[in-house]
Amino acid sequence: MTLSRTRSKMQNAATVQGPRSTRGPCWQAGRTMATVQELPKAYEPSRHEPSIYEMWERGGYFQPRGDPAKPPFCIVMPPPNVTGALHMGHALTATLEDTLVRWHRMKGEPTLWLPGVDHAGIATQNVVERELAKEGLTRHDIGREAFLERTWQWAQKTRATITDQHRRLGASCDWTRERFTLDEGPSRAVRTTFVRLYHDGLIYRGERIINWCPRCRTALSDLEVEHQEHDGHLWYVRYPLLDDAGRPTGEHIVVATTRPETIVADVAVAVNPQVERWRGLVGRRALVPVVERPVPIIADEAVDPRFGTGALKITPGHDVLDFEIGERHGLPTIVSIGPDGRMNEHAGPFQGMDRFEARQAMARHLESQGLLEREEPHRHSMGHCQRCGTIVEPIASEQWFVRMRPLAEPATRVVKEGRVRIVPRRFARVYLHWMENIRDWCISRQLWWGHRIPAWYCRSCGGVTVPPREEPMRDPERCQSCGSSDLRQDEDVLDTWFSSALWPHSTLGWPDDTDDFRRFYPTSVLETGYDILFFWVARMIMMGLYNTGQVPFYYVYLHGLVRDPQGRKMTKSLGNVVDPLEAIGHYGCDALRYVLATGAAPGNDMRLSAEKLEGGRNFANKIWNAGRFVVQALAEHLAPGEKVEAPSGRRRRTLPLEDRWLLSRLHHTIDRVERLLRQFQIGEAGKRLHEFFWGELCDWYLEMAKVRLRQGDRDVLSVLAYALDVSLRLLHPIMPFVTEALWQRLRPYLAWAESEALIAAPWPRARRSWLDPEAERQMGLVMGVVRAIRNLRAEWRVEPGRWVEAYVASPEAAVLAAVAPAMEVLARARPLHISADASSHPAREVATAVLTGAQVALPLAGLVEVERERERLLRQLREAEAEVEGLRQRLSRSEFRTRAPAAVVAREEERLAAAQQRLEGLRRRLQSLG
RNA sequence: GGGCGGUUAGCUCAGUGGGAGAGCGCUUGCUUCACACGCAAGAGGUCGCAGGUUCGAGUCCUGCACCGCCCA
Repeated sequence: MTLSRTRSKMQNAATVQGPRSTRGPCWQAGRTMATVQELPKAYEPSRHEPSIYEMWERGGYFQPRGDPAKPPFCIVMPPPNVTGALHMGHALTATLEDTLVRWHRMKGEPTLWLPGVDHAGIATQNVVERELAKEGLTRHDIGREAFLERTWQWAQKTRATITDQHRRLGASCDWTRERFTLDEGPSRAVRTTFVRLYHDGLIYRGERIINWCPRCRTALSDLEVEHQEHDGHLWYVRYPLLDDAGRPTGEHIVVATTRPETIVADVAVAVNPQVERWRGLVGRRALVPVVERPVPIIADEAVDPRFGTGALKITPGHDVLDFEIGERHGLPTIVSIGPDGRMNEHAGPFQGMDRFEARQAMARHLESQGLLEREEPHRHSMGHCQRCGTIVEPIASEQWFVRMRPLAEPATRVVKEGRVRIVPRRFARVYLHWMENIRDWCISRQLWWGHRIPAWYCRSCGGVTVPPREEPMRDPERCQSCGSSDLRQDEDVLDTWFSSALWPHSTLGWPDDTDDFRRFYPTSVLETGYDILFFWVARMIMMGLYNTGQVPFYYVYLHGLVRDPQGRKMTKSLGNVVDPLEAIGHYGCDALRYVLATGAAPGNDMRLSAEKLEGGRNFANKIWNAGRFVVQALAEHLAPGEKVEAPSGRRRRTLPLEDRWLLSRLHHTIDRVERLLRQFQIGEAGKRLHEFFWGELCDWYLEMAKVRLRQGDRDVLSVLAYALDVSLRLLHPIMPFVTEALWQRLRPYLAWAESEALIAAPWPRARRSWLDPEAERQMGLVMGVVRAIRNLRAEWRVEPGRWVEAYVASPEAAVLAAVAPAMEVLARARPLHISADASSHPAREVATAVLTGAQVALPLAGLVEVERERERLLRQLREAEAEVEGLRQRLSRSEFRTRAPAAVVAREEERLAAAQQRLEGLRRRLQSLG
């Protein structure tokens, strides 16, 4: 994705505007209140963002404060990997979490957003190994200690980058509580957990088929393997049958395999007992080709009778199903592929070959021996290492596992019972399905970077010793089986996700009983991408319950993926990754945040594009300019040091129509935004605010306010300042910078400003008393008339600057008359004749509009053509007729009248009356045209 | 094979059983004293298809098609 679209525009703008001012914000020492001349016409994010963030951080606003009586609000940040820098997914996470956190903070709740980073075992080790490779070194060349030293250095560097990025994103997290998974505290939590699980019999060591990545040279959990379809082959191989004496009979049993290279590790041939063709062979023996191993032919229900020939070669060393069959039948396990993916000493002539080379070699060999019956193309799915893409090798291996069933049970219950709520809800089903089919978790990794497994092996007796439950941190000195002191610790480390699973409690101090833990655990919300629901969320719930007996969080809010404009995933290989900082540089942080926040419904993916970012920037600029206008008005019309009072609810009835309308719309918006945020509908809340701010406050109220200001009406300042203040508060969680920048300039004029900074200003509360349906209805009429006049002007091509005379007839003439000065300016119609009926309207050379509740006539001598006017009105007449007809039909049906709610019926009746009124008006008007 | 999501304006997407919406794009006009990152006026829709429930369906149910994702 390129950002060039805007880049060129911005360059143009820069050449026109000249060099930017370097003046700092108004609250810096030694500066008085900013005057309007200092506010540039266009919002320049980079001028404000760093100093505002610094002001917040220095002010201590990111640390929990608020009313101690209120329940705290806490989010533990999903820790980004120390592999490198943040990407758009992190920016989305930060935006959504910061929005929730700022919102709750403004509500006065003690709020903690706890940041942290993850050591990301395999990923980080891979990155550092690549760095080493540039110097021609491997980790083995420099040794474990030196390698870890280098990796720590790497992590220090990337942590600084990540922290800086979060600051640039405006993240209001408490940096004083930042955690790293390898810190002393979280590490102690890891070890304590391992030890307890071990003593509870929930961690065990055993031989199982695991996923082996020959490139990363480590075992992987099932989740770390991604399945992809590949075109391969199905080889039909003849295994010679043996007689009782072990001699070939000349007959064969034919097995189909996609992996002939593993034939060397075959220990049986299995058939499904249902398959007629082979049934008679069960109990006999066959000869494995190449290695010439006699193996039994066994019957097992697990063999798919529809696959291949219904006979299966059994390779317990390299296949999960075969391993299970092998266990059932007491078969030996042979592993023929080494850690590097090359065939080992069990592979006979293929020893030393890469496994894929060996596959071809084996196929050729079988063919030359006449043992290959046929070969057909076959599409099948293969596992790939999530980190490096290498095809993983299922290998029987001794590893550490967590027994999941006992942990899954309570974790299933808390979601079913709603003690943990997953948003959007559909993911709860995905979660439960996974929990109900859970398998044991392979947690050991053959890596260096991570938490070392706290298990010691005895060189004398081979026994395993794990520290005692009471003292998990004490390394054992003696073997618990034989008492020998000749112990060595397990070389391996734990799966990174093991430590991640403890994150909500380990970061708050567990296993110690700390103030933070008691105050903030369980946390309020866990916000993350749906792609790590199993990896992380599910495991946190299991381990949180196991370790603390409590759920780790009450809500799980899942967001989608950020994609490129074509809907593709952003990946380095596609080169379509957008660096959040680049986007911020071009469009500003608030623009990026607005786009990310409003870009998708919860749980849905979004496409990010330059066009959308432009839209976000434009909105930030709109806010800036509206704010600039209000601040300018306050500066001009108030005496030095004078402040405005908020509009008084008691005097609501005395306020002009547009004030009552705007305040009603504002309080509707507060209410709606509050409700949406409670439902985690952050995007909808953002759009709602956009609609109100741009479409109502700016397009109508500000324009009407200008007229009043010109008339010297100072009363308008109160609503203006109040509406801006409340709008900035509502917008602040999503767009913190532009709102804070403006609020700092607005605050000196507000008699009601409670705090030093917007970040800590109280969240607005919707008040029913400000809702005014009548004002909204009346203002609807006003806007309709203005729009009608504008439409007529455009329709008949009145020059834009020209003032035209206009006639408006309405039963609510008094309402219109009260706002006539504003209407005149908005419609550029003067004089504006307002009367109760249209009898006084001129009839000739007039353009007319008939709307519900008003008729408009514009005398446009020389512009109006009677025929076109007639056509126009006829078109509208037909529309009105259709509407009336439709409504009449609906209302005439007795089922509708009896079964639909009374309010719906009443509304339809009103609608019919309005349409009829309009229809009548159009008819009269057409008549008068002759 | 099982499950989930999507299909709404040219594009990207909201949409809570009751008059089809937004942003971008498009057309026309405008340097109007907050904003051309703007203002005003407009065009543009069989809400994937077929049934069903309902007084009433973009919305609920069933089936189908296509696209995508997850699990196996």
